[in-house]
Amino acid sequence: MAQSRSGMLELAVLGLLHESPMHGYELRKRLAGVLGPFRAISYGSLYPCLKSLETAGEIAPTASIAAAEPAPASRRARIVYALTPAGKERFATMLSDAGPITWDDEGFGVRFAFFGRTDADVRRRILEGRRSRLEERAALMRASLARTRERLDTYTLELQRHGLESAEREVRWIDDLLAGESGSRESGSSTTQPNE
Amino acid sequence: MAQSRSGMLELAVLGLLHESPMHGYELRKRLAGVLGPFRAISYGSLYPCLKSLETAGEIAPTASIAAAEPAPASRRARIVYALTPAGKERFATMLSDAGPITWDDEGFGVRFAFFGRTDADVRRRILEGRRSRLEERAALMRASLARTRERLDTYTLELQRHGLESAEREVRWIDDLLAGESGSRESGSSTTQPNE
DNA sequence: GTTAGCATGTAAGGAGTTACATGATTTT
DNA sequence: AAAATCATGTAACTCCTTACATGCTAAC
Repeated sequence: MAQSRSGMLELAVLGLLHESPMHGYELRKRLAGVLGPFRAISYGSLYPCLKSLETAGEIAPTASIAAAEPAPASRRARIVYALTPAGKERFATMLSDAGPITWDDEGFGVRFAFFGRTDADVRRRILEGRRSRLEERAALMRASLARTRERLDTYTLELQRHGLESAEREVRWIDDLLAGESGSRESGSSTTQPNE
Repeated sequence: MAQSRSGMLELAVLGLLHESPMHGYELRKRLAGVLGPFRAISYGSLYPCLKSLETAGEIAPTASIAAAEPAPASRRARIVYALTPAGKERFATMLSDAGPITWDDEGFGVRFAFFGRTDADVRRRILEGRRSRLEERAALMRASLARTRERLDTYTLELQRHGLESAEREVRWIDDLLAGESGSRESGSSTTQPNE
């Protein structure tokens, strides 16, 4: 029905609004922290996405008349959105299915950003999925490096060497995280830590 | 004039055809090696790009009647493209201007893949540009880690720690490359190594 | 003779960007 | 009152993908 629905932006928006209601302008700034310090989203992407989420009934504008506001009187219109029950449900659903988009660099980063609210077993699945994806990459690069006789100049070789090392390092990092997961058992959904 | 002209795909195609004439199907396979082992381009992107390069007069189909062919008689049509003089010029131009797109992950990888044919001074500029881009990132992440009191949960913290480490490692890698560049002075354009 | 792999293409659409248009509020 | 910053939005365009349509050759 709605227009620009899919992918990571939607998940990121729902995730941030899950923490607290916000308007678009602020959302964009916070989004940079979720999608990576670099890689900020543009308003031309964000506002249509908000519209579409509103149409879908997953978020709704609040009058912003709430308490806890330091009484800034009235700036401009400033539409503060909050998650609806349907939106909360959808966020939970998205968090619990560890789809294949979850393994790539972009997707993993976003999913990881909301690990605090993700169930321990889903966390495991995502980490393991990411791990095997990295192993795949590493295997490809190892194979490519093995048949060195291929006319690979020094630079291509160096790039692959560095790429392989990076992948191997990330695998070890994930292994550490997985080890940590086994150690302290926290659900993440029930044991929500204070977040504001 | 033409339709899908710009960006890395075009550069990658010109670069590969600079090595030897090829048809689209094979080009796609080799492209995977340039854009990264993962991240293969689709035909829906590649063929329109070839058409547009042909229209622009930068590549031209050859009859494929050349020697060196193991005489596979005639498969299907199979359009073998080669760089025209204009195409060679354009490739050289693209290689020599170290535009800002060159610094991001994607662009750097492609540019790096053709370092063998890039002039030493342009190589330096690209490496230094990439380096400062990475330092920027690292600085952002260091700053974010410094104000740890921010409600960052364990996972976000871990992600930033790992990200910072990766960036720092790549900086060191680039420093090594730059050191190597100072050591052995090769032009890359004139001292073309055997490539087929 | 049918399946598998080589080979070329097109149409529709998804996910994002830039550039523009608008307007309120705060600071200088 | 001008400039900066906060704030929302739209239109056009880019670059890429998926899904489809076509056809040729080799192997089973």
